[in-house]
Amino acid sequence: MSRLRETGLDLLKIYSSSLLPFPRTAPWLPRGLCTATPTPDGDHLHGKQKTSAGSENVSLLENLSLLGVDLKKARQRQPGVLRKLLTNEQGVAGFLQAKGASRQVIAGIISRYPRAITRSLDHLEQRWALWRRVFASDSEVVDILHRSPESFFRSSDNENLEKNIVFLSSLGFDAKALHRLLTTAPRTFSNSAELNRQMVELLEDVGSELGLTRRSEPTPEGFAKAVIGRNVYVLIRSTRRVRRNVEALRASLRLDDAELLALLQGPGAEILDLSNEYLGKNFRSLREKMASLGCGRADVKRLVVAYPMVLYISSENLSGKLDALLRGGVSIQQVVDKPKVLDYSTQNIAGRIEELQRVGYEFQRHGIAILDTSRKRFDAKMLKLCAALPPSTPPPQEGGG
DNA sequence: ACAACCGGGCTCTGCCATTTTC
DNA sequence: GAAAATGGCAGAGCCCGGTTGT
Repeated sequence: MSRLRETGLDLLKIYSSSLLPFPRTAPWLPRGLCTATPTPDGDHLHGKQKTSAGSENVSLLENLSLLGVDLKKARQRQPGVLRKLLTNEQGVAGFLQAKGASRQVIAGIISRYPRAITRSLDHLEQRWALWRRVFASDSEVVDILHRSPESFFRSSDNENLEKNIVFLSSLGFDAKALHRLLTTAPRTFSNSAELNRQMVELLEDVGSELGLTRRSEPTPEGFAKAVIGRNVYVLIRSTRRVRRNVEALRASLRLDDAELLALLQGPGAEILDLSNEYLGKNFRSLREKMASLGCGRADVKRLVVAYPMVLYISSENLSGKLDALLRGGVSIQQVVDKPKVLDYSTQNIAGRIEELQRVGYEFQRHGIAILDTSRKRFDAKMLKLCAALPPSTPPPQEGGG
């Protein structure tokens, strides 16, 4: 069953709870890159008195400097670590180096999450092995650590980590989905398994409240999985936030159960992790903007249901996009009918409108679908439009001149 | 041939506050 | 009473193209 051998756990406990030295050395490091083993009575460490009340471990600071650690940053982040007498910077650095991390990456990791140097080698090896159950190579794990040292090091509970892997697998995520989940939101790993379970439970409850049952399609479990699959950030948000967003969407759009269900397990999942305030603010400003353009509640609902990501876009950005479209001769009703144009950047939209205007494209006659295509498809279309121009018309110039 | 539909890829940490542990 | 562990927060899009439908 458990891949964590008891002997390993016992050793971990011994190292973390006693003052035994960490056994391994990393030959490539300068000598003395581990704070000295304390003598049984703890006296005269590094020629100075026992650190008490706020004084830092000078030799530890020296070691960290040699590793290239940004002491200022480390001190600001976790000052207590710099006062510790027994640390394992040598072991940790050697371990990471053996996994393929460069000196700069290692320094960055320790600078941003100093507590990393309190982990024992046995602990690290266990934890690494658990991560490797999801990630195919050491370098993938190193990449994540480089990105987010905290995700790997914040918790020292390997048993909990294993529970998480088992739990997430049990939800029915295949290897690829699990990989995506943890690449994108590695903090999920260091959540307590209980916290992750609570979020899944919340989503299942929402599904049940919206009419799903054990025999429905999907089941509440399937619903929870769908939501998480569509928005992997959900698991690193609070249940309170997600619950409030669900309620806010239901209330502000006046959705019935079936509509809300479809929205949440579909594209609406993507906005569930927004902060409650941001979601509310964006909804209000969208409603106002739409109202100023003569659109009512029904139009807003249609737009949001078809394209919930509209609430993800900041109000300023969205305003700019809509203005660019309207200036170019697109009607707001066309945007409501084909909201995915809003997926593209303002710059992209404005640029395409300009190109189209040069060939006399009329949005009112031909629609705006052309704005919602990849660059390749758009260019192909442009070529045809140019070819169809009357010979007297000068060809459109490149580069917006 | 073209439009419409739809999902996928990229990617999200670094800090603060509170609770727990030692 | 400290450090460690843990929960929570703010921040804020864009683009591509395979497949299916007509």
